[in-house]
Formats: sequence, structure tokens, C-alpha cells
Amino acid sequence: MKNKIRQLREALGMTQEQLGKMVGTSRQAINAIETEKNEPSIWLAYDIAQVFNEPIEGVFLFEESERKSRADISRRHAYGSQRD
Amino acid sequence: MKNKIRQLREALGMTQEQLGKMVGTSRQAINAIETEKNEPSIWLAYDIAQVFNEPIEGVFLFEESERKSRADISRRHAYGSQRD
DNA sequence: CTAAAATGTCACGCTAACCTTACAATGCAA
DNA sequence: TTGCATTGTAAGGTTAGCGTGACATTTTAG
Repeated sequence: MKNKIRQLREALGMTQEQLGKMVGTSRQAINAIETEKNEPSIWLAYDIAQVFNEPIEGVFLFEESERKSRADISRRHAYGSQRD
Repeated sequence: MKNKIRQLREALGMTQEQLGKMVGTSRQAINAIETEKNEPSIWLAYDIAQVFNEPIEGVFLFEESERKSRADISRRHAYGSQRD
């Protein structure tokens, strides 16, 4: 998913490795998220956002188009109660 | 992790199953998160928060003590550059 | 140009989130 | 109490995030 990590990170003059250490993860994990290869866990997203003093939504962009596909929920409504 | 899902959900008179359908997941997944057995993926957390018109941090409580343990990052600083 | 730092990637392994199916327990209304 | 809706859980399987180690490529400092 798109995010502002690189931009925010460089604004603070930090390396991926430094950021990784600050949030307790590896530089590879930071890199994968930064380059949009992985989506962060909710805690990692939170910790990263905290470093930049931003809410999660201020660092990660939740765009419908970014979704790795799932059933179209826009068409779903709570009108059923078919068994499990 | 602690959250306000139940409270917000019932305020809207919804069942776990209905909420699950609205965010495109199963009622069991909603239940597991509501009862703090699982932590939501970042997208699921976002979708749930959206249903309640709240930011992620407005629905999920990120308390240090809730963390499922990880190395103490408070003591970590970016002073190293030991190889990987 | 050259060495070091930073970044990009890959493979392998582990774990947790989530799905489906199924059943038990609880809550509530008739 | 009976019946149904809701919630709680468990088991098995799939998938993705993340760690570690290793190596290639790119960027930056001298």
C-alpha cells in the first residue's frame, strides 16, 4: 500500500536501518513496506506512524484500488442470515 | 489488543455477522478481534474503523502493555551499524 | 575513481491472521 | 420451557508478514 515513509524518514535524515531499530524490526521489513511489497502489521504501522508523530492514516494511504482484491463489499448488505 | 468494537457495534444495533459482511470478513474473525484473541490486519482495522466513522486509533487501543512482547525498543537507539 | 554506506532482493523458516466447517453456550422472546 | 438468533470456540488449511543470512546494485563521501 502507498505510504509516506520514505518522505518522512528522509525528512528526519534517518536510514531504513535506523528506523527499523526504532520500531523494533529489521531494515528489510522497513524496505519491503516502503517499496510497497508488504503491508505492515497493525502494530508496526502504528509504531512507524508514532516515530513521525502521525496517525496511521497520516502515513499509510488506504485507497480502494490498492486493496489486494477481495470480494466486492460495496455490493454486500446485511440482509442475510444464511448459516455459516 | 483492546478495542471499542463491541461498544460501537451495539450502538449501531449490528451483529458480529453483519459487521463481518460489511467489511468483507467472517463473523468469526470479527469475534476473535472483538474478544482480543487476534489482532486485525491493517486493512481490516481500517475497514472496521470506517464503518464507525472513526480513525483506526479511535477504535483500537495501542497500549504498550498490550504488546505481545518484542525486544524492549525503548532502550534501542540508532547508534550501530553492525552488519545485518 | 574507490571504498563505504545505504538500499534492493532472495531464499528459507516460523508464526499469526483469516477462512471454512462444525458444534456448544448464551440470550431473548413467545 | 421451547425455539431461534447471537456469540464463543475449536480444528485444519492457506497465506502473508517478518526474522535472518547473504549477495547485488545504487548512492554518497573522499
